[in-house]
Order: sequence, then structure tokens, then C-alpha cells
Amino acid sequence: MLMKQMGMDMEDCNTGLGLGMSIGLGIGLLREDLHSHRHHVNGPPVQLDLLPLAPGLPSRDLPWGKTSPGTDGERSAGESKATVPRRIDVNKLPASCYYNEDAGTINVSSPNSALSSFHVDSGGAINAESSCYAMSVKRERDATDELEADRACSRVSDEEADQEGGTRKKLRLSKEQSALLEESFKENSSLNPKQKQALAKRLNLRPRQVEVWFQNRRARTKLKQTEVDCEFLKRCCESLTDENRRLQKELQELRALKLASPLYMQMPAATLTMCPSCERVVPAENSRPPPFTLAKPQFYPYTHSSAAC
DNA sequence: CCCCGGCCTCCACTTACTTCA
DNA sequence: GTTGAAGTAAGTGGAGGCCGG
Repeated sequence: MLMKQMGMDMEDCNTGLGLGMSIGLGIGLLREDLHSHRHHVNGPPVQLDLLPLAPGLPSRDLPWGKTSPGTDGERSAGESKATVPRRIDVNKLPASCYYNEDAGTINVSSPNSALSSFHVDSGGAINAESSCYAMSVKRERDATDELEADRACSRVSDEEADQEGGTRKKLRLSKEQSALLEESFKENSSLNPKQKQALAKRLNLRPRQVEVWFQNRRARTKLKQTEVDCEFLKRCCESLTDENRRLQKELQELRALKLASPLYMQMPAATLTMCPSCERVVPAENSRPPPFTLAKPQFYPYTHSSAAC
């Protein structure tokens, strides 16, 4: 999106931006920021105030869309692994499955499965409405957790049970739920399995919904940050363009001066300085030409004082 | 020690639905 | 009432890390 807004593609980003402007680092830093969230499962809170990223800071060379190495490993190994036992009897429905007679569906609540609803046809065959069933079935869950999750999300399941056919009914989170999720996100942009479970229970949602909300929230944050950075880079670009224009003009003036007054231009560079007011190159105070040259102002057009600017 | 499969989480992209002007 | 844009919950697929066999 950023690249589209700036009228360039990813190739341009990797090369062109880096050439003329160190601010191109902003892009890298953006990536750094976003990916680094994964390092902070229990670490510092995510930066939510979307300020342009400062240039000049070191950037890690993570390609777009790639996760940084070792991040997943930083989730407490005992958590997801220990609470999520392996292997499942595929002939057995998850503990949180239930059959809704009215809707004729079997709803499955699994922390890591997406909405899984199954329609039982007249012949007794089960038609999966979500391909995630295969995944959810594979994941054996602690029976207690499943029951708790199921109980906790009964409200949602009831709503889902109202679904007709294959149409996906979209759940709208309540203000309270959104507020609590926001609050949690400010503390931590990622959740470990335990936190997810706890939050889901507290919100009366399925862990999968909490997980999805956090994923979408991170995506929104990244998008906003990208927009902010885009604006920042645009302003930098404009500023540099102005500066370039000014320097070009000054260069022209100096060239003209060289032609008009070769004596003055023979002065060593160290004897020149820049006027703080108009930012033009002028002779340094202690290196002004001897008085006799002042008698010939045509050779010294830069009789300059900042007060005159 | 290395390899492989299973599992998990994340991200990017997309779809489908809701809300609002 | 209709429509299009914006917002967002959820689906999908791929990548990478960890773990056990």
C-alpha cells in the first residue's frame, strides 16, 4: 500500500529509497517494529502512538512477510506444547462439539479451529462448511479446557447455530469486548496460549476469535503505521527536493560569481562559511579580504552580515 | 547428529458481512 | 430503499520454529 501510494513498487523500495535518502530506513524500521512484536509475547507493550520512525537507526534485514527467526520458539515451550497434547482419535468428535437440532448442524468449538459448522443431511452424512475441521479434529485438546471453552462460548455458538446454509454470519463484538481486547492489546500485542484462553473465557469468546482479533489488530496497526511513515517519507522527500533546488540555485550563483570575480573565488574553501540566516555561502569573518579589496566592491559582492538577511 | 512429520503461530491476502453516509 | 465505501471478523495458504520419533 505504501509503495502504491508513493508510486513505486517493492523493487524501488529496496533500491531507490535507500540511495538518496537515509529515511528509507523507515521502511526497514517499520518492518523491524512490526516483526519485533513477536519477540514480546511477555515483553514490553506495543508502541501504539503512530509516529514516523526516526531515520538513522539500525535496521534488521528481514524480508517482507517473513518472520524473524526464533520468535515462535520464544513462546514458553511448556505452554502451548504442554496444554495441547498431541494425537487425536479422528473418529471421535472434539469434546466441544454439539448438535443443534434446530439448525441441523454440529458446531465445533476448538481454540485453534476456525468457525466449524457441519450440516447433517437427511442421509446422516456430515457436510463440513469449513475446511478447518480437518485441522481442528487433528488437534487433541484437554477435555476440561474444551468443555470450559465450549461453555464460555455458548452465546456465540447459539448465534452461529442460527446460520442458514453456507452463509457466514458475522459476529459483531460488543463495545465491552472490543474495549477489553484493546486494553489487552495495549499491554501485549501477542498472546500466549494461556493468556488467550483466559481472555477468551473472560470475553465469552472462543480462543480462536481472540486470536483472530489480535491478528487483525496487528494488521491494522501495521497499516496505520505504514500510512504514517508514508506521510513522513513524503515530507522528507519534499524537504530534500527543496533543499536540492536551493543548492542548485546556489551552485549557479557561485558559478556566475566565479566568472565575474575570479580573484574572490581563489580564496580557499576554509575561508568561506555559511550565513545562518539565509544559508548562503559567505566569507568567514576572519578571512575577509584585506581593506584594499573593499575599495573594489565589484570584487567582493558578498559583503554579508546576517542582520542584512 | 540429522531428517522428517506434526503441530503451532504468525503474516499477507482475501472474502463476506455490517454499518453508515 | 438503494448504493458504495469503509470497517472488520473470519478463511486460506505459506513460512518458519519447535519437538518427538
